[in-house]
Amino acid sequence: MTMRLFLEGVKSKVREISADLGYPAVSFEVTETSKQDFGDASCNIGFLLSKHLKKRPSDIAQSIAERYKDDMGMMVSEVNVHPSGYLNFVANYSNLLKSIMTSSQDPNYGSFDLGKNSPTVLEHTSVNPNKALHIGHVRNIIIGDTIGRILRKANYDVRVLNYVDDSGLQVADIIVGLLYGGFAKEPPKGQKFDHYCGDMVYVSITARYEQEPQLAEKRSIVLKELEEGKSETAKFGDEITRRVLEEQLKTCWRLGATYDCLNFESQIVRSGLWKLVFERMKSMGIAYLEKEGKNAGCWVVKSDSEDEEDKILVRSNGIATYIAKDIPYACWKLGMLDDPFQYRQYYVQRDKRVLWETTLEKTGTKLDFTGDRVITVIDSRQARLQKIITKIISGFQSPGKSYVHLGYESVTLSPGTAKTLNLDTGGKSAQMSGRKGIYVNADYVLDILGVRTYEEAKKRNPELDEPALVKIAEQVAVGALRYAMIKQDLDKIIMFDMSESLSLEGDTGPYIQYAYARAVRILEKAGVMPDCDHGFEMLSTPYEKNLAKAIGKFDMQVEDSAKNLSPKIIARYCYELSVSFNSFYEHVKVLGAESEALVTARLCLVRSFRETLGKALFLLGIDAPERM
RNA sequence: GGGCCUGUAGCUCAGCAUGGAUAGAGUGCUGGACUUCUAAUCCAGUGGUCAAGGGAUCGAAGCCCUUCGGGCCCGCCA
Repeated sequence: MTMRLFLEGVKSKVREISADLGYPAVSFEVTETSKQDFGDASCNIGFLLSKHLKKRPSDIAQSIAERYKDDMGMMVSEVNVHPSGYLNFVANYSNLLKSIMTSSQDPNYGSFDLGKNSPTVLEHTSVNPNKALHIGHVRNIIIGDTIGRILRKANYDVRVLNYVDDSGLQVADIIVGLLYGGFAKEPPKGQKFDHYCGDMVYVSITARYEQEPQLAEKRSIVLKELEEGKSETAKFGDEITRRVLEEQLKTCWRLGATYDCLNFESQIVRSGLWKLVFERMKSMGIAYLEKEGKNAGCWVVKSDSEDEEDKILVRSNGIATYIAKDIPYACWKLGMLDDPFQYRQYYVQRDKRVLWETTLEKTGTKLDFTGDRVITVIDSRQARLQKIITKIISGFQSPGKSYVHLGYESVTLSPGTAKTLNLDTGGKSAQMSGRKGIYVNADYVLDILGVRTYEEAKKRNPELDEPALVKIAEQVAVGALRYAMIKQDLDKIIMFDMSESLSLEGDTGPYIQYAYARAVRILEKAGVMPDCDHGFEMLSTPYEKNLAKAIGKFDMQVEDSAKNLSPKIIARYCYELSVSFNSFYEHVKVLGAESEALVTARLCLVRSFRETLGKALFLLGIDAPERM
C-alpha cells in the first residue's frame, strides 16, 4: 500500500458508499490534501453531488463520512468533514508506513507499467557536426535523455537516436574553411576539435562570405560534392564530421546521456528512401506538381488554409528540399519502410549500452530501431515544420503509428553573460547563434562549474584524495547543470546566466545530491543495517510521516511524467523528497534516538529515502554522490 | 497579415490538462540555529490587483471571449 494504493483504496470505498446511499455516479477524485492540517487525502465528491442532490457539499460529505466510520478498513484512521465541503482522511500510519517501507525496498520500486513494453523511438541531440555543443544544445540533450530514462521506467521499449546531419550547409562551411579558407586542419594544441571547428572556422568563414565571393562559390560546390558523396572532398568531409561528432559525443557522455543509434543523413539521402516515399506521395495525391504561379514546376504539399503557404518538396530544378530528407526519415523511424540499413557497433557507452551506427554496406548486423510511436525532441522554433511532417505522415494512414514533436523553448543568454561575449543587448536577453559566435559552450560551463564544485568539496572533505574530489566535483557540476535545464517547464525560455548558474544553493541539483550524501553518511556510521520489517509505528513525528509519504509517491510521479512527457515532474519530485529529508535531518536524531528500536526504525526510513532518491535521480541522469 | 508560446511576490519559477479549502517554492532582504548523523542545511519574518476587462459557474490563477505587453515562426535556406 503505497500512496497510490492508499488513495485508490479510499476512492473505491467512497464510490461504494456513495452508490449504497443511492447517489448518482460522478467522476470524483481522491487526492493528496493541499495542506497538512487537512489530513492525508481529500475527496471532492460533495461538490460534484451537490448539483444533483440539491444539498450542501458538506452535508453530502457528512453522510458519506458517517458510513465510512463504520468500517475504516486497513488504511484510514480518521474521516473528517471540512466546513468547505471536502471529505478528508487521515491515514492509518502504522499500516501506510509499513507498506511504503516494504515496497521501497524493491529494486524496481517506482516502475509503472504504462508502456506495456511498446517500441518507442526517441530522437534527440541531432546537432550539426560542425561545432561544439553549446548551452542551448544541452537543453535538448537533457530533455531527451531524461524523457528516455522516464519512459524506460514506465516500461516503454525505448530506442534513442541521434541524427547526424553530415551533408548540409553548415558542414560545407567548415570544409570550405579547412580547404580554402586558410585554416589549419589541426586545432591549436589543447583545443578540442569541435571547439576549433565551431569557434574558429565556422564563425569566421561565415563572416567572410560577403567580402570574399570566391569562398561563397566554393561553398555551393562543396555542398554538392558532399551530397553526391563520391569525391575526395566528400571523403574529407566524412573524416571531419566524424571527428567533430566524436568530440560532441564526449560532451554528451560527460553529461550522462547515451544513445542507441547514430543515423547519418548522408546515408538516408543515398539509401534511395526518398524516391520510394515520393512515389507513394504522388500516387496518394499528397505531393502535387504545381503548374502555375510562383511555385510553377515544383512538387508541393498543398496547405489547407489560405493563410499558409504551400510547402515545396522538390524545387523546379528537380532538387529535393531538406524536408524531403525528413519525410523518409520519419517513415523509417515509424517502421513504415523496408530498412535499407545494416548496423555497425560504434562504441560501448559507460552505462554498457552499445551505440550503433547506420551503414549502407552489407557488412553490418540487421537490427530494429523503429517504433510505433516516434518522439522527436526539437526546439519549438521548428514547430511549423514538424507540424507539416506530422500531417504528411498521418496522410499515409498507418494505424497505430504516431509521430510526436516534443518542442521546447530555447535557451537565451542573460544581458550580463552576453556582455562577456562583447555583446551589448541593451538590457535584453540574447538569442544564441552558432554562426555569429553568440553562445556559451557546454564544456566551458561544465569546466567552470567543476572548479567551483571542486573548491567546495575540498573545503568540506579535506581528507579525501585528489581523484575522489575530482569525481565529486564533476558529479555535482553535471548535476547542477542537468537540474537547471530540466526543472522548469518545456515551454518556458531559460535565460542562462553564467554567474547565477554557479549558485549551488536552494532549488538546485547540488541541494538534492547533498541530501543524498547526508543519508549515506548516517547509514555508513550506523554500520550494520538492521532488518526492516516492523516497528514503523514508532515513526510518529510529522517529519518522519512527511518523508515516508514522499517516498510513497514515486510511482505516481513516474506515471504522471511519462504520460505527459514532462521531465520536470521528476525534478520537482526529487526536490520535494530532499526537502522532506533535510527537514527530518535537522529535527530528528537517527543515531542518537532514545531507544534501539527507534534507531532501527529511523535507519530503515533513511535507507528507503536513499534508495528512492537514488532511483529518482537516476531518471534525471544525475549521479548520487556518497559524499560531497 | 497569419500561426505557436508566454504574462502569478523585487527576480526566477510551481500550481492551469482534470475549477473547490487561507495562491506556494527558490532567490533577495531581515533575524535566528554549527563542541551534535556534513550549515551545499534548517527555522522565522518580509514580500501578491494571479497582465487588464468581460462571460458562463454556487465557486475561477485555472474554462470561454476581447484587449494589452513579451518571445518565436511563416525561403525554390537547413
